[in-house]
Amino acid sequence: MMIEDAALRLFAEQGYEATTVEQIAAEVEISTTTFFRYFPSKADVILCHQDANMPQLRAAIIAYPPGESDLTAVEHAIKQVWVPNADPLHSQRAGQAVAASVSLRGLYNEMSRNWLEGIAAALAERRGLREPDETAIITARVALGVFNEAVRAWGSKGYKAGVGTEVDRAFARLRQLSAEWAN
Amino acid sequence: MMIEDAALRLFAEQGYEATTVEQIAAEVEISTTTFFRYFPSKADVILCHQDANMPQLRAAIIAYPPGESDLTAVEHAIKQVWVPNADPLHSQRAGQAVAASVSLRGLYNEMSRNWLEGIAAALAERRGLREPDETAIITARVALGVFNEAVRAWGSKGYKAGVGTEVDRAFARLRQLSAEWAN
DNA sequence: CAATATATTTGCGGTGCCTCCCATTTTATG
DNA sequence: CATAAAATGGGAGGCACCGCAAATATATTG
Repeated sequence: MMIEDAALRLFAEQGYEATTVEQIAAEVEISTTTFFRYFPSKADVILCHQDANMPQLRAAIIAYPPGESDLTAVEHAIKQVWVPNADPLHSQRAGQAVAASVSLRGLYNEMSRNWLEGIAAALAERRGLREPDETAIITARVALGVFNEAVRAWGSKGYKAGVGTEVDRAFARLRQLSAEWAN
Repeated sequence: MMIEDAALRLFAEQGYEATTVEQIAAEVEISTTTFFRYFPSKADVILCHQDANMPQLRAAIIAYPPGESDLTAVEHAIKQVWVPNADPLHSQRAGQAVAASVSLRGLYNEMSRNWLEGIAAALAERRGLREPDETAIITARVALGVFNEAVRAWGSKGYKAGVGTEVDRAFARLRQLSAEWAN
């Protein structure tokens, strides 16, 4: 979409907060009214992208063989669905913008919350539950936390190489720590 | 503070979004300008509270005997510092408001991020590191996730009884799951 | 007590995000 | 070509928030 491209470019050039909706609209020669018809908010230009992966992610979790642990199911789903779809350039721009803007972080975390609920629900479904129990929720929270750390680490290395490596490392570290935590 | 009381009351009565700063200011007979002198933003009326616990939390983590695991140190610090200071009424009002408002959730998560960094830094310091390594960050993420789940569970039970019980349960569940995850 | 220095508070204008409504243009359809 | 449907634009307005300069209260002196 043209609006998205122009917006991301302006954000990269002059920062997210410093870019007004009016500027973005002018760049694509539309009115601000039309802008808000396509994106519910300025922040959504950056973030609405991510939600697209949720259905596949859910499906991958549900379809994962029930013999394995919940955590493994989530890890596998992320590697199968999210990792291949991750675009370094877009991730970098979005990552920078999110890091620099409070309100963007707000929306980003809002999205994470949706993921949390989606993952927890998928885990529940995988085990034949109506709604997520404590185990599902905690697993989802931990998995998401580890995943976020992997993305952060990826970013701190300049978004080079694949995210897959970072995801692998983060989950491996979690499993290693788990041995310490288990009672 | 009077402003805070009036604001929380209005939020509870008519919702967070539906309450304007002007109303709050009028209630305490000050101007909106003065309101923003005391609180950097409308959302901060609800959230600025929590940050007060951070220094003690950090101290408790650092002081915890190094023989125990990082996770235990965080768990103990939360139970020692946060749990006794938790006010059910305030938690309930704040919880409701946060659940109902996107922008409040934004600020709330922003706060969580500060906690994450604070806890990770404290864990690093406890082990004599300059800055947090992957282990510290992942532990902090997991611990915060579990803690948030405990607070959520507390809320879903009407903020009755102590949070302590919920915190205990959530961490116990994590340790149980850890046995499954360990490789 | 009076005069002066110092905070604190206030009003006001302005910006930016975002919403609602209605008129107008464009596009698709028969 | 006419008619319906969809996309667009403009304008008014609300709210959070900022910056500034005036006004008010408070404290400190002579």
